[in-house]
Amino acid sequence: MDNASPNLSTVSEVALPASSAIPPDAFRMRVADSWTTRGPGPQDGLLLSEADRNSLSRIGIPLRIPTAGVPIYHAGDKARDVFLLLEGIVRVTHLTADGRRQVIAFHWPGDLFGMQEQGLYIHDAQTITACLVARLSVRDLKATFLEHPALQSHVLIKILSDLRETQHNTVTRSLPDATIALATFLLACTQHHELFDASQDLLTLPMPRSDIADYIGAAVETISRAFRALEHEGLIRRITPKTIKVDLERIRSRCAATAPLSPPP
Amino acid sequence: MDNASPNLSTVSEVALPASSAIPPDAFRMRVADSWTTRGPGPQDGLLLSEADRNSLSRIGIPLRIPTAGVPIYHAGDKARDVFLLLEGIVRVTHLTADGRRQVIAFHWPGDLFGMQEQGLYIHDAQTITACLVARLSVRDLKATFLEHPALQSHVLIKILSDLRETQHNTVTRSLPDATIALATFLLACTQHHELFDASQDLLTLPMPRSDIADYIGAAVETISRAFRALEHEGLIRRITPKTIKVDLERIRSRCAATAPLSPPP
DNA sequence: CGCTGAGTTGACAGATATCAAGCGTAGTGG
DNA sequence: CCACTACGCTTGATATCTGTCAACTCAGCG
Repeated sequence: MDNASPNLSTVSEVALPASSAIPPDAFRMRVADSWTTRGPGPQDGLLLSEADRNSLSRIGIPLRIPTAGVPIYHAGDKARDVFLLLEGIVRVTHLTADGRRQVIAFHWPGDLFGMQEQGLYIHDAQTITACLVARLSVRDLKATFLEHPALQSHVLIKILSDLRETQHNTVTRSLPDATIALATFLLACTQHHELFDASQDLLTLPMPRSDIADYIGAAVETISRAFRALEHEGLIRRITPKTIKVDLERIRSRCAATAPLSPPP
Repeated sequence: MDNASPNLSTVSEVALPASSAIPPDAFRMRVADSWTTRGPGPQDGLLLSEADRNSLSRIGIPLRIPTAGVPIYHAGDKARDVFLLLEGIVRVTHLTADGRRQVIAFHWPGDLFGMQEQGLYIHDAQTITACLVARLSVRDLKATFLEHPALQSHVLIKILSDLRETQHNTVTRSLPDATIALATFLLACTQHHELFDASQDLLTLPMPRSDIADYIGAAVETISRAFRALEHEGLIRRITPKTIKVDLERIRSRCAATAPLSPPP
């Protein structure tokens, strides 16, 4: 519900295009099974072939963004590139005419972003943490698809995965109670080993409350109250606002009641 | 919010597999520009090449479903096929553990559906009207992709379009007032020439109120009240519950306030 | 003619958005 | 080094909207 933060800096100002190319091994593609495996392990990740990684390394221009809150592109900008996130976390948001903000997605290492329509970006993208991004020209990527059909298949599978995640989020957001919605969100966060220390059940949230609010579709105050409710129920303990000790089992059982799961095999 | 209707019949019982193959010209793929062109015309549609249409005609098994409310597949079923809708309207829904229902998407002629994860369908699909569906084995489709890379590109673009539509729906559903959400939904329906008679401004809604409710994420009663509100404001007139005279201009301006539009070029 | 189901309307309780204020931490400048 | 400030987060009070329960209308159908 917050407005966009004042754009103190743009990606072109703060980004440090590394002089050398990105090593092929840095490229990977995250594919999440949002619906079936809501289990413990973060066993996602789509292995790219060596040929695919080399292709991406050839056309990918490194973009290192050292700070949070840096816009990568804006809605309405001419869209010549898509981006493959290699390190860090990015949020994609959309502003409505009446000033409301919606977080469309959080992106993690291995995610593609840069959704466009008719040659224009339709959302805004900003860093949440320091990031390393591979900038891929759409023209080059299309050309690479022709030479390496397997890479195109991988991208297709990746987009399908994104569609599933978005659908999953749609179901989450329709939950009647913001508390459960938040619990579901936290559970999803524990799937990302960038955030979750499984040995201590410690979850580190990189994004501010307002991002969580705009992602779930609630007011910041509601999110805050939901945190308190979860803490009172003993499902979580707030060490700091961004560091949270979670009781995975109890969170899971709390979410099970309204889980959008298909019957397990 | 309704539960699934009792499955009086399954697709295997009522479908009439036409003896002959589907003529290649019947195949097309719908691609919608959800964000930029919220304009009048239904100028969507992705032309497939003759080779692509022939390929699809070769592997597509026709499925004619003469009635509404027939399940095509269920969540958890073994997923060997995807479906290309050629005629009619299909809804894809998801049931949560506590019995709530979410309409994930409505599908129109030219849409692909059959979302799967780890070899299982993750949603339910049912007909809303009589339908003609091309059943495509995933195995055959993958093989065809290798022979015809252009077809895979088209499918990739189609999935991107679906992702955009789902994101768009996410923004719509976050609207503060169900009345505006409904207006946005009706506006989207006027984009489908299957439903909208532009010469008389007459919109024919094929789906029951409960489907609209579960799509927008509101109760049936709320939808009913939203219809009344729109009628009192003079934006629509209900001829019958399913036949609605719409004032496109006024609906557009009503939606503009909260429209998730990027700045027009 | 009664039945059934979809759609509508009303009443009420409950959850959330909004407005407003207080709190804590981190960064800034003296 | 220590205030001071700014910002994110939290909490409280209140109005509003929505979900729920219930009743009613209407059309289609046996």
